Amino acid sequence: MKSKRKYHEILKNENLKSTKHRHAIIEILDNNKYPITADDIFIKIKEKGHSISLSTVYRTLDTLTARDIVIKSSIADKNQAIYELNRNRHHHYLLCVKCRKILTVGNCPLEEYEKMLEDRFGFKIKGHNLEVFGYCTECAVKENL
Amino acid sequence: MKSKRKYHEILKNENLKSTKHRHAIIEILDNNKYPITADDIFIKIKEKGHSISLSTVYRTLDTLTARDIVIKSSIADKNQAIYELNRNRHHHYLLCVKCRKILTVGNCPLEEYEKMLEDRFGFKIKGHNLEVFGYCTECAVKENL
DNA sequence: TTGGTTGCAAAACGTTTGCATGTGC
DNA sequence: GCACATGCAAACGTTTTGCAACCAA
Repeated sequence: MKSKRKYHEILKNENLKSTKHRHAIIEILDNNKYPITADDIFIKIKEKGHSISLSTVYRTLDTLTARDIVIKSSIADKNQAIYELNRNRHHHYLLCVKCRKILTVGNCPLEEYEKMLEDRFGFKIKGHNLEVFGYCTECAVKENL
Repeated sequence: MKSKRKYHEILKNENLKSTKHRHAIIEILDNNKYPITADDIFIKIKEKGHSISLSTVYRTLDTLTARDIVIKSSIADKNQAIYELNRNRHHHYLLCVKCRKILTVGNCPLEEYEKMLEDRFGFKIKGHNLEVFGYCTECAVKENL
């Protein structure tokens, strides 16, 4: 199985042991287009008929986040963290406020803006988060927008 | 006292009763350049020697957020909400990752980007959140950056 | 073998809620 | 007076942690 080897590599590169839970979690993140919560991951693993503890999910996500394998974020006024695989591409979220779908979009318009902020505020800028929200095509139709 | 009347107006316009707690909370938000947590507000009120319940702070913030008097948001991987007065200007956050200072900056470079997203993804865009993070001048000096 | 990983239960944390009491209008 | 605002304590949902058992290397 190709991806199994891939996950093993990812872990080995960071001196982390290869365990079935870690593989399962990375696999789920890898197969998910959208960022998901720890609980989503927990449920998906249970659905596959495997047993795991929620604290293992959290601990694994923490470990992977600390090594930049996973990106942890949170959305606007929701107080629940979401996780996604760090695919080393800079991207942003596009959120549907109705159906809660989360798209990830690749373009970034902010380089110049960051330069301006560095000049103006004397900040040494390391990165940014951007979420754009609105209605997706389907929901816009349903809402007559 | 001028600002007292101002806070009274704000509340009256939304058919909300003027109470000393609501005034206190709005005043704190008004005097704060940076967004703060519910607990920060709670502590500040206590420090002034007044008594208040934390749940009142939360309830008031919810009420004010529902009327767009206050803006509720959350930052990256922190799972705690922050609140600020809605000054009806579009703005973004500039965060220092070291000292945790949060500046609010007024310029927005995203109008064209949003148009592009609407075209490309068929989204009907309603708004966005942007946080830029890095080291503020003082911390950049301390860290030799 | 051994140190990192896991499960479990309990704790911690931010936030919300039910209910009785208090207060602005 | 009445509807709404508040305090308190308890409930809630998410996340973290202590400890003993387990397992990859």
